[in-house]
Amino acid sequence: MISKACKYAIRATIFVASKKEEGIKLNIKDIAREVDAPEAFTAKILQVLNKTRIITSLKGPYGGFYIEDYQLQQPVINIVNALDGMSVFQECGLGLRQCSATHPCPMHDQYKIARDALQDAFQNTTIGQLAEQVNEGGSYINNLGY
Amino acid sequence: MISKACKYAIRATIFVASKKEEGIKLNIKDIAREVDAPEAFTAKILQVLNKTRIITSLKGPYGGFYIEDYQLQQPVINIVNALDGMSVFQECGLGLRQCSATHPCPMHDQYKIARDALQDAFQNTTIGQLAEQVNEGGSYINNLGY
DNA sequence: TCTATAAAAGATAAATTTATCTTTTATAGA
DNA sequence: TCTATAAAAGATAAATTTATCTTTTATAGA
Ligand code: FES
Ligand code: FES
Repeated sequence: MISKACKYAIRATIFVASKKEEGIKLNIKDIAREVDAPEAFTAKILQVLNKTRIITSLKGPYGGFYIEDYQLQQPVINIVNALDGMSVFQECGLGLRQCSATHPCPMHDQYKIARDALQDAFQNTTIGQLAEQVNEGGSYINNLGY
Repeated sequence: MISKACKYAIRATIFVASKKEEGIKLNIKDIAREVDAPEAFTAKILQVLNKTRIITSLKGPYGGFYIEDYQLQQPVINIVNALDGMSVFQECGLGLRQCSATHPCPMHDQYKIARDALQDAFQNTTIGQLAEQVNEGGSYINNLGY
């Protein structure tokens, strides 16, 4: 569906967002531990998130990752786009070179419904909303408690 | 979403199904050419499809691949299951070890809607229905005509 | 039985994704 | 300025998926 890197990215972003109120910066190690992702891979992913302005980073002592107000308002689809691109929301479900209503594959109608539902899910949810949910304790971004 | 192998598999199965009325057996080369997939890779995929009884094969002269009546009634999800397994319909959208309503990720509700829509699409469509659509000329299983 | 044909099986190889490790750059505070 | 710290950048490596090539097996018809 979406890549592993992208899933780590979303969880990491939610974690950083969920700590905004505390006004602290988070380092790679803490983020990787919290979201249960490999540390070095997480570092690479955080680079992308910073470069695409999903979150913000500062080097050096007292540095780390944090999120700014405008970034909380971004839809989660921006993270998907940063890591995987938008192709999952546009591709033909049966692998034709392009999805098109005028040259459709035989599953086009049914597949498009699901694909659009997926896009809506990521488009209509903001990073801030997800962080709030986590802070309220109703949902989780790691596998602890199993 | 689903693997490339699985997309080739679905297109190949639809092609074989669409030729059922002609009562002929199709060989690997013809199938690969029609669905615009690499020939050797298609051969591997057809092996799986035969082994999982999605289609039927016969070795030797006058051999090849064909589909039987009961196989036309199978839902497309059986092909997905044969190639990729069912995990795409069960996995957490944010990569938690397991999707669960009692230990949900913050996107669980929205994601589940899309994931279930995808499952419905593959579950409620049979191979025969797709083949019929192609035979009626309303949809396509290759990239010709671009 | 022999021959030709076509899929099955098995061994590799190429490409992509996931993951790790080392070196460089930026920056705060002493 | 110097030192320590933390991310960025770059070079590899491991794992998985996609793809190819060779050998074996099954089978129809001569
Ligand atoms: S053409 Fe296949 S999903 Fe649109
Ligand atoms: S827990 Fe993440 S989708 Fe269900």
